[in-house]
Amino acid sequence: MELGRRERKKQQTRQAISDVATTLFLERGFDAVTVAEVARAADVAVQTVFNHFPAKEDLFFDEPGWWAGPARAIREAPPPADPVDVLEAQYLKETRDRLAVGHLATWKQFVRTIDDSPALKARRRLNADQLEVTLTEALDERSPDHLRNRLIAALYAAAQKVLEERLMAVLPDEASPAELDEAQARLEQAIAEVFAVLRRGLA
Amino acid sequence: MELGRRERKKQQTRQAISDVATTLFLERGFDAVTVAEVARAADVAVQTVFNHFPAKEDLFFDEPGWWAGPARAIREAPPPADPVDVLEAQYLKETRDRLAVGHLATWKQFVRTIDDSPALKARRRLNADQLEVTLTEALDERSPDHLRNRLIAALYAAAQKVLEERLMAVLPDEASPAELDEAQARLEQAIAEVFAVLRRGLA
DNA sequence: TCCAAAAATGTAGTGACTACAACAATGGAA
DNA sequence: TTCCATTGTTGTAGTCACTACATTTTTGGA
Repeated sequence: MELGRRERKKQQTRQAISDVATTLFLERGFDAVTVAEVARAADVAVQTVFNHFPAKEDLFFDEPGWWAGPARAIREAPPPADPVDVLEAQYLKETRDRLAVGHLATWKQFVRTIDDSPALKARRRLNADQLEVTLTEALDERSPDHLRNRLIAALYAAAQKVLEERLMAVLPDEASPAELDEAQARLEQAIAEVFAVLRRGLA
Repeated sequence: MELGRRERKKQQTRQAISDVATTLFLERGFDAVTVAEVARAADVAVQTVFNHFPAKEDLFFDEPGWWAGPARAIREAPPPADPVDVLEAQYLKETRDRLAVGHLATWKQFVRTIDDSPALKARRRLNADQLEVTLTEALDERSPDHLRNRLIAALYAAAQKVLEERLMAVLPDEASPAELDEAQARLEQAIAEVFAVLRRGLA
């Protein structure tokens, strides 16, 4: 889709605001930064911020798709595949992306910022809820047992929550490659255990 | 514990505010009622409302203890009991209380009010989160496998969420005793199925 | 009857967010 | 190039939840 100069400038403004906001939030914490400060730092009017982002939290959670991953994975998987297998593979892939070189520190910084802010934690719960809804819809497309599908989605969300806590607890901020490998192995062990519980339960 | 007249009057004020607020919220919806209106209706200053309740949502969720039930049940159960059995029995008991004569309509009204309000839904998610934390603590007291305990708590919360949706979907607002019995049977069937999944998975 | 603690009130302010009107930049048509 | 309609941006004014704090009222006890 061709974007005219007008639309390009709009996206540019939006991106500038989002970048400035993210920097400020990571530096000083979400709750300690006001929208007015973000606007001032981005050199736009407060109204302009709200023209692009419906709520302050959207300045932080500005990467769409995170929460759509599991539903997409289910839709793209061949019909005979077991949903739990698909979801485990999807989760494993996402986790490995996060642990890729250089990404880990950034990731932990993001999560720590969330954990420090009641507002961001609330938004994360909302996102997880919406993930459950979209995942349930995707599952409903391939199997008629709605209660079971709903349960699978809820169990996946529960697994994700537990494993993210585990990731934060197990992985050091910075580590030698050897330490990191060892921590990653322990984490993947936990992933396997948790998904084994789901698989056994749903068998 | 003896309460002097002073403390009694304080609790009386608190209760009056809570009652008035609940009535208004159920009548007109949580978001449509301002704290100032609640204060006016209860004939107190706005400040007085906030002296008793830290946030507007606390005016609605004013019954403490319902979210502490599972943790208490675990602590009171004899050590050899399977946690999932204890939690299922606890959940079944709570559910039957809700379905007791006359309680059903009230309960559905409460849930509908929550579902109509983004703020109340957010608070419900927060409550569920805190339930998971306290339940994990209770489980940690009787078993050293923290990851497993954390997982049990998360799975219980997932089950609770799915089953509450089910309850709202399956139970009519008002029904003849026969219809209600039939609906209750279907609901308890769903409860058994969901907890069977947890039990099998965690076996 | 008087005093000190505690409950209730009033005032002033902050910060997210909305409604709305005015303004400015832009793309296209004449 | 000029003009106009669209659209992104801005400024103003206001609402609402919530906080800080000083003041007043109530109350239990000496």
